[in-house]
Amino acid sequence: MALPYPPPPLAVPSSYPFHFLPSSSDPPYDILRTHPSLSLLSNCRTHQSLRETHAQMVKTGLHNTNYALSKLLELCVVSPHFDGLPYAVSVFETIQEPNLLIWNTMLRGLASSSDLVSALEMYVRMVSLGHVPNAYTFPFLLKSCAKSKTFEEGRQIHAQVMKLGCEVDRYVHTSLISMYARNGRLEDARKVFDTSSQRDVVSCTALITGYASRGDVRSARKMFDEITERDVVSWNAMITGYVENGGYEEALELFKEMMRMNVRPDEGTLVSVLSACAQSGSIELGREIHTLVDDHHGFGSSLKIVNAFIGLYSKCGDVEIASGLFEGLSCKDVVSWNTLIGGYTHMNLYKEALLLFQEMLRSGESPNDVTMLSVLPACAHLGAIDIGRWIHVYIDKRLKGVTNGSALRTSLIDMYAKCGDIEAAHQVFNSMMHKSLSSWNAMIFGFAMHGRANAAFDLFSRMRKNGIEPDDITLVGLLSACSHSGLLDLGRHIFKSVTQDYNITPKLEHYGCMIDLLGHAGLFKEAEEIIHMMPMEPDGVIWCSLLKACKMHGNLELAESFAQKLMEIEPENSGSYVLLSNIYATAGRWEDVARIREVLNGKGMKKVPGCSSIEIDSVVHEFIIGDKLHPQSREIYRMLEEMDVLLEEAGFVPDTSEVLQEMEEERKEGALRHHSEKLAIAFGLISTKPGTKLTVVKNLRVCRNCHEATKLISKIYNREIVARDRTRFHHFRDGVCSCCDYW
DNA sequence: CAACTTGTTA
Repeated sequence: MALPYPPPPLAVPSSYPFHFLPSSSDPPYDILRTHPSLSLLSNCRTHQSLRETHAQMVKTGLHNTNYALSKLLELCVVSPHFDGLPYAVSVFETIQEPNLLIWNTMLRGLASSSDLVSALEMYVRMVSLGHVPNAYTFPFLLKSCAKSKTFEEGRQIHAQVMKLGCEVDRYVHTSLISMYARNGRLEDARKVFDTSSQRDVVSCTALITGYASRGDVRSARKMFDEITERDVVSWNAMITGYVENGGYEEALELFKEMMRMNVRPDEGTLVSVLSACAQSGSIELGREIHTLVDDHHGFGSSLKIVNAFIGLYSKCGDVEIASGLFEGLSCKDVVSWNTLIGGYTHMNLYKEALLLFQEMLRSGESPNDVTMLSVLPACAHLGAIDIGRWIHVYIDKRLKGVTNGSALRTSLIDMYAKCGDIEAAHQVFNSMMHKSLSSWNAMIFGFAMHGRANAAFDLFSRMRKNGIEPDDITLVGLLSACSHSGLLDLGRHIFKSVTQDYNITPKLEHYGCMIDLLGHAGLFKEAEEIIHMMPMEPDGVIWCSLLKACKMHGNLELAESFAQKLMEIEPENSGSYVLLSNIYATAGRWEDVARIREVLNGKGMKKVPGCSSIEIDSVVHEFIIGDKLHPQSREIYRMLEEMDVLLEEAGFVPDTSEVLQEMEEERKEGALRHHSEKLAIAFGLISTKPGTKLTVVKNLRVCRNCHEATKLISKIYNREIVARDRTRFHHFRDGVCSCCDYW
């Protein structure tokens, strides 16, 4: 997976090759309107044909008329066939005296590109050149504000609207409502709504959307019921409103009611309903709609609907069909790419997601904020920090001022933290102007994961000083910080304050952290008291953490009962069997080990293989235990031998008790030596310059043995080694680990 | 010219 790094220089919009004479006044309108070159414009479906038609215009002198130019720009800006905005901008910059229509057209283009800063700059430029905005100007500008969720700018635009008396315009009025509604300012939206006696469907629909996105489905429904003449879009808005709030049943019910009332569904309806199916897992209804669409409505060629189907199948587990639909598209748009990438991420197919992302870049499609929001979690899971850094640079350069700036940065924090670079995560966090609660949470979790409980708590007090109320997730973050660092008393204190100080009902995760802390400390009684006290059933994670605690404290009896529970809840999870068998092995009870192994084999369950990966030069290399598949396998094993010699010289004695099977000591050592993380480290050592930090990601937890070995390796080779296991990070440096052997 | 489709943190 090689990405150009550092990212290629940004492509400057191709500069326009012609010189323009200052445009005086346009020739008579009738001549222009019927000019053959202009009728060619509407047939342009590609960038190339657009350029050709533009050349024609230059030949015939049309390029010196504002009328023809406005038509050209309009086409660039609204064409669904290609992204003509960069071309529009470069043409625009050459126009000597753009008229209001041209300014408005540019604003129209920028409004749909979700680049608020450019739109505002364009508006300021226009006004400072003495142009007076009209009723066509504001809807575009307000749409920009609505899309980028910037209420302050929106309010200033509102003031301008009032100054010019434009608020009586129907379109401006609706745009204002929509802007406030989309910013979550429903009271302001409602105020604007009430200033007019005209209750047109469009305004009502804007309010429905606003109420719904705030989670107030009841007000949305009330609004919906008040509309006397519903059109398709208002039905769609209500359906979408239900979908957004998890009311899939209601959404599908409303869809059926709509069909009964003979309202013909349009593209938007199907997209909303399919999204409801995708998110609720109603693959059956989705398939029905698929048949319906294919048979009657002739929507088969609609890109939006095909995209919706890709979303449906990829989220409901039929990735094959989804990618088939995707491949079958002759013309993919950015949403098609995003949907499938998001589907892969949703199905935990992270490698596929990254590969598709790279294919997207090669295809020339420009990723947007949504793309990055789907790709970054994949990087985070795989530890693909080079790609993550590339994306970071891309965001800073290309996605400046974009709608989801805060969400993007939060996702970056998470990516850096999970890829082992907690400093980079912290830097992103500190650079954020508007920190959302999610960004604070992501940072707290990052510190917790890295065993830096102090930093997590410092951050929490900083957050409180900033007047931000923590939510349930914040407190899970703090508790997990305690549990990763073994801070039992602090954990108890926080756990109490969840209900007492913050008035939050503890969820399973809060109990889980507390139980983990108690188990770790060997306080099994107290842990079991919590289990009895909590209002819900413990999940597999809780039993598993108790089982691990039993292993630490050598409590065989309890281990058996916890393992029993775990097997009841998650009979498919081979991990519980392996863990229990390891506990028996530690106690030397080999008959029990053999018995467990038989059960495992009998059920046809496979042990989840330990898998470690390391990213070298933007390529993620994966290793499984004893794996010889890597092209440089021979060098890797030679390195392993060298490492073992040096380890032995340093006095390292492998602890062989954790191996699943009972076998001769020598073979056991062999199996341990080839644990996947060691292969990854060996590969890292031979593939990087001396002194380079190595970062390894493992799907399971590190075993004691590898942990000890890695500590020594960091000293022997003078390398900082960062290892992420299933739950947390270990920073090995100079023979010690940041976890202080507590994990 | 406005209202309805892709998405992030635990």
